[in-house]
Formats: sequence, structure tokens, C-alpha cells
Amino acid sequence: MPRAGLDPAAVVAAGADLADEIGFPALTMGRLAERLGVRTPSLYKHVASQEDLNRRIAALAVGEATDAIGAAIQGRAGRDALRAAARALRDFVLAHPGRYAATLGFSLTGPDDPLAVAAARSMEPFTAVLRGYDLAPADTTHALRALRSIFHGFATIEAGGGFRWGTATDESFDWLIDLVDLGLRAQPGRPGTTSG
Amino acid sequence: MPRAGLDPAAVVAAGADLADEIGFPALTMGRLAERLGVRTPSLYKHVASQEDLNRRIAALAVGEATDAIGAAIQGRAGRDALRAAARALRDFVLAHPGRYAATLGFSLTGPDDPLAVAAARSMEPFTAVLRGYDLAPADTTHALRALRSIFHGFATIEAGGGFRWGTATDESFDWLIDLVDLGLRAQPGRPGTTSG
DNA sequence: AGCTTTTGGCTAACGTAGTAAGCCACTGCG
DNA sequence: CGCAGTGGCTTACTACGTTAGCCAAAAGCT
Repeated sequence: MPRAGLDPAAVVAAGADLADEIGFPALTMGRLAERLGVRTPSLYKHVASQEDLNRRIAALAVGEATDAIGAAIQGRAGRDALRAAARALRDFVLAHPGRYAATLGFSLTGPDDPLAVAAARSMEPFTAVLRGYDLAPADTTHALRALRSIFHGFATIEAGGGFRWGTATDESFDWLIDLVDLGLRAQPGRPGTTSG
Repeated sequence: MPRAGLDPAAVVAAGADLADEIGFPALTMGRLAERLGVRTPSLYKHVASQEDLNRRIAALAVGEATDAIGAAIQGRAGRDALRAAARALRDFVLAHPGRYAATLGFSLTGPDDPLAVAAARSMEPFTAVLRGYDLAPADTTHALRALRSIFHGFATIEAGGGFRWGTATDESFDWLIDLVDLGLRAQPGRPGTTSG
């Protein structure tokens, strides 16, 4: 029997793709093995466990999403950058629901954890976006968490099929971005000094 | 052997409590049966499946959270109401992480689905909060979705153990509420007519 | 080339979890 | 008291994750 020529990266990538196709909860070791033309136990030569596989998929997804957002905000600032970042994240989630679902519900173990590294890097584009607003330095962390919460929340609900009645989600998304933009520019203590 | 005297409501309530204690993913039919002093298959006299159990726990949780938020905004309006609603939701999530986790990741099947009914009702307190702001009627749905996204996002990330460095999450939460409040009051097209 | 080492498949087997089938005692009503 | 129905039970089956141990293919060395 010829070898399949797998390696950890190939297994993780195939797992991410399969999760996007059939949904993250439906991603089992057996199905992934079948997809790869291999018996289930063979996967354990490349990943330590399903938990390990899931974490690697999550790290891959976070990295890809970070890159997409970083590319989207190139050459933009202020509201344009906010909009571009939010759209890029949303597009990623809609295009890769399985990957995104994989990123949810992990406790970051330590600073050496690849997922923690990816998570830390994922803050960078949002930090760049916030640089376009005139925030007090002490507020940067709060604003970062706010952005994270807001876009994570919207993406999760939309991906999970919430937002029933009417479902003009594109409009709602733009409205949400405007809301955040207005809120960021209306911060007290910085009256009217709109980035100048 | 004397009967345990179970009924669906008791099973669901015990499942919700157990999920809060040990985490929703760790809630298995076996563990719940053990908690109730009963063998696993006996549970199937009260719930159709684990999926059914989970949906019922989710419906219970949504109902309880809705009640808590509704009570919290009694007699309040505007920013006070927004704050109270957000705090009530956050408190619920932190006090009942298992129940909350149960509410995530369901596709609402039909209008008869109890979970869909509960979900529809859960919008009411937020609608009431928005009445305190001077929004265009066409924007109500957008604003509702925005509130849902924002508080869902924050609660999820906090419950999942995100928000590492510094972890002054209380402050961040208040900052987020202020951001939303400012954004809602700065809506264009309604200049300065602050609810009067 | 031929020998050796490592690697990446495999089969077999086990534990856990969800679930179906079917039995039988307890509860409650006439 | 007798009887119906409910709510326990045991047994059994399936799917899945995981481990152990075997063996051939690939890769490296002389």
C-alpha cells in the first residue's frame, strides 16, 4: 500500500476545509480520515488528539483571518478602515464557518501555545484601526475589547442563523459599523479634536 | 425500587444546573442520570434525546435571562436602562455559564419551536431599552441587532475566558456601554432632539 | 547496491457515550 | 381489589476517540 504522504499541516488544512463544509461539530476523526483516504488511527501520527487537531485548526483560522483583515485595512484610516476590517472579518466567517467555529471555546493555556500567539497577533489590525481615532491611551484596551466583542457577536449570530425577520443583514451590519464609528468619535475628554 | 418521581421539567432543570456546574460540553446523559439517581436510559422517558434536552435547557435559559433583564430595566430609561439590561445579561452569563452555552449554536426550526418563541420574547426588553433613544423607526431592527451582537459578543468572550492582559473587564464593560450609548445618541437625522 | 533506521500506514481492541427494545414494578383510578 | 399506564430497569447496538503493536515504505548511510 503506497503512503498517503500526509503531514500535520496537510491534516490540519483538510480538517479545516472539512469543517467548513460539514460544520465544525460534525468534524470527527473518522470523517477526516475518510476524506484523506486513510484509516482513523493513522491520523494520530500527525496530531496528538482531536483536541490538538481542533486547536491547530483554530490557530490556522485565526492566522488567516488576521491576514485578511490586515490586507483589507491597507491604505485606509478612520471609518474606512473600521468598515474594511469589519467586512473582512465578516466575509471570513461567512466563507469559513467551520474554521471560525473552531476558534470558539478554547482556554489559552500559556504564552507558548500557538493559538495564544495567533490570538495576540490578531489584535494588531484592530489596534491599527483604532489609531485612526482620537482615543485616550488608557482607553485603547477597552476600545479593543469593544471592537472584538461587537464584531465577534455579530459574526457569531449571523453564522449561527440568528437574525430572522427581514434578514437585511447587510444593512444591519453597516448600521452597526456606523454606530461604533459615531461612538468612537464621540468619546468625552477629546472634544471635537477629530484626529487633527 | 421506589420511583424517582421525575418529569421533563425536573430533568431539564437538573440538566441546566449540572451544565452550570461542570460546563455545558461535559453535560452527558450518563452524568445527568447519575445526578438524578437514575440509570441513563430512564431519562428517555422524559426527553427524546440529548438534542431535545439541550434545546429545552436553552429555552429555559433564554426565558430566565429575559425575565432577569426585564426586571432590571423596570423604572429605568435611556442610558440607565441600557446599563441595567447589559449588566443583567452579563450577570446571568457569569452566574450560569452552562445555561448560556446551551443557547449557542441552535438553528431555530419553526415558529412552533419553544426555543424560537423564547428567542422572540427575549427581544422585548431590548426593544424597551431602545424606546428611550430617539431612533428612526426604520432603524429599530438594526439597533436591536446591534445590541444583541454587542452584548452577546462581550458575554461570550468573557465567559470563554478571553480578555487576558490586565483583565479589568468591569471597566471595559462600562466603557462598552458608554460607547453604545454615545453611538445611539449621536445618530444622524435626529439632531439634538434627545427624547423630548 | 545493500543494510539500517525512521516513519507512516495498518489491524485489533478498549472505554465512553447516545440510543433502541423490551420487561416489569410501582402508582393511581375505577 | 383489579387494572391501566407510567417510569423505572437490563440488555444490546452503534459511533467515536484512543492506544498498542505490527509491518512495509521511504530515507539515509557505507
